Amino acid sequence: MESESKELPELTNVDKWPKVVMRLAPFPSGPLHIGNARMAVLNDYYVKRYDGELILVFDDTIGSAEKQVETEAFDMIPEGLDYLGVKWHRTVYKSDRLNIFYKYAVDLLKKGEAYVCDCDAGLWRNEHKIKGKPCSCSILSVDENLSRWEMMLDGTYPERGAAVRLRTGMDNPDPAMRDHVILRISETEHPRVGTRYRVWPLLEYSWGIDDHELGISHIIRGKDLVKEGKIEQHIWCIYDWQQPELLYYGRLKFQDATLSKSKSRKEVLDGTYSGWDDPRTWSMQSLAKRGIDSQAIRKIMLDLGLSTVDISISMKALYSENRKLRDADAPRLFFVESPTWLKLSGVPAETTYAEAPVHPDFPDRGVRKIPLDVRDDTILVGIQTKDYDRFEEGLLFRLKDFANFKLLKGKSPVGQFHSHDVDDVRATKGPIIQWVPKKGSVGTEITMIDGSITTGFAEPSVSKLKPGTFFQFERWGFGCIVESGSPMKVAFAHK
RNA sequence: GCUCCGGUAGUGUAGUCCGGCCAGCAUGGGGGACUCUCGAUCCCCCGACCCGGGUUCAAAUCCCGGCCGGAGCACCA
Repeated sequence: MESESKELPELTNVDKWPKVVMRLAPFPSGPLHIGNARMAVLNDYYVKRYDGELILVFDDTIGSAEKQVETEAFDMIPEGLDYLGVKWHRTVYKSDRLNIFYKYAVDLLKKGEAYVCDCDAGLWRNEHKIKGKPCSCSILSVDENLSRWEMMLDGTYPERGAAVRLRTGMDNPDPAMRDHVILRISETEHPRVGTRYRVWPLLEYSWGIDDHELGISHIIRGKDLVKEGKIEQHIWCIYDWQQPELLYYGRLKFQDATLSKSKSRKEVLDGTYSGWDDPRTWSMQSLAKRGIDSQAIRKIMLDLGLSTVDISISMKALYSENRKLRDADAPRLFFVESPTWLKLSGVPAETTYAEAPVHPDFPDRGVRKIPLDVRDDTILVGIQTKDYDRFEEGLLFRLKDFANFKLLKGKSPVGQFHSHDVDDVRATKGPIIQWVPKKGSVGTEITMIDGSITTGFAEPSVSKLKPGTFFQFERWGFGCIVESGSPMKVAFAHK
């Protein structure tokens, strides 16, 4: 068992099952995003804890106009799970199981537990569901229902022309529980099975059958699915199946990010986002690209526990965890955003490079050399305009790990060499800032979290680092190299 | 409107079933030490039991009544 995070409560009735079997049921409309990670991590946690089995079930029923199956998701979701360290034992596609759902549909019709309703959906809602009055379809004979069922399958009924309703009771006090539709007609083409089927199950029905068929013992999911759970229980009761344990957690929102798969899908398709790994999608792919350690995500998700309250957390918590995990391994670098070029004069002629530690906490990792091209006692270096602007004329400041200079703002920005000793600048409480030499620095493009690009220059030693390297730009923030070269491309991680 | 769920510092969470150690932890904010970063590390501080009754020697915890918040009520998932 991984020693991650706090101890979550025990699962109930574990001993009543041969083993703990749980499932991940993402709808394949896009990659997993950070909100989906909670579902994946919680299920994975418990399966590992009880040495059980985890099944990845693509919930790829036909969906709707707003929720469409995205073919790429069949690959991107497993990729995201791998990143998260989620281990699953087998993969199942709902779209391969239509015959099972049909078999039970016929059986339910024969038992009188369901009926085929050809009422208009809107009319039924207003005249029957809200008022709690059954419609005339509900008193049909079994034979009539079966023949209507055939008409659904063979195309006699058009889309929305008829649907199968589960007889949960029109007198149920909960309006959500009144004779819900469990199968309906859709002629939308499915990316995996094409137009082979025109009758598709709804989530609650397919799971009512499949949770049993797949031997699921425990289900953990969002509380937006409690109604679906009740409908499942109704089905389990009809067949007298052992009831899986149901566990719900509340909605998770992020204060500093809006998560919407459908919006992301639109922006990715029309090119507003750079792809499914654009930081604005908050996909697992995008977080990996930024150098977020998946253990940080796991820790955050597990710390939330199984509370049913809706919560709103800040990404700062995630970043804090990531820093804890990765700071020690992140080499330090200088990066100057929109530089002001300073002409430094009086630089000792023998100066050829500056040395800065790779990591201040680990001197044994050595130093990075920053070459200095001194000509006629002068050299050109860049400092952040942001720094330059707030500095006053005559200020003694230090170029970190190099030397101290006195600032002379004039027609052109100039720095006059003062000394090498850090203590000189400490004595005057002067600022110590990062810098880059004009010669040899690498043009850098940083993709920020909002998708915008920040440009600047990174010190020459970055060219030795490989893509995928997680680093810290001193006084600036953490990031990950996406592409080396010029310009070098970097994904911003966090402060 | 109906059904269900829930309210602990700014945020998140532990404790609630089986009342009792100054309500713990993390994050955040503030301050200090250290470091040649605004990072890390170390120390200190700030800050909460929704409200009102009741039971009790003792209530975040049990009971009653309010108030507030959320989810569901699709031929979506």
